[in-house]
Amino acid sequence: MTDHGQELGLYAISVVAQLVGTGQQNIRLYERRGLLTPDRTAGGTRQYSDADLAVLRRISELLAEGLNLAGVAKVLELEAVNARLQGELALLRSRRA
DNA sequence: CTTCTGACA
DNA sequence: TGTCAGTA
Repeated sequence: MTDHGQELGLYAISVVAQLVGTGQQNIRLYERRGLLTPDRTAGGTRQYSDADLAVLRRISELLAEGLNLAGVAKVLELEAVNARLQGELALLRSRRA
């Protein structure tokens, strides 16, 4: 079996831009606005994980729904805490069982 | 690959 | 305001 679930692939900004269907400049703008924080190489090149790729796809959806970047940032922030809380709740349930 | 700048709707 | 093109 090869990799399942969280893949550990790293992509350059040119490939993620093509996968998501947007320009490289936009992705850099998203990062500047705090929507993303991809890893950087020692040389300063951005390396996008599959999690980052999923976030970028989410950003595209939200933008298409009419949100601006500030709204997208809020949604992503709330979704992040929601995911953390759900994980915490699941852990509490398993311990009580 | 990076940054910055300007034009467009 | 977000996107896109060109530049250094």
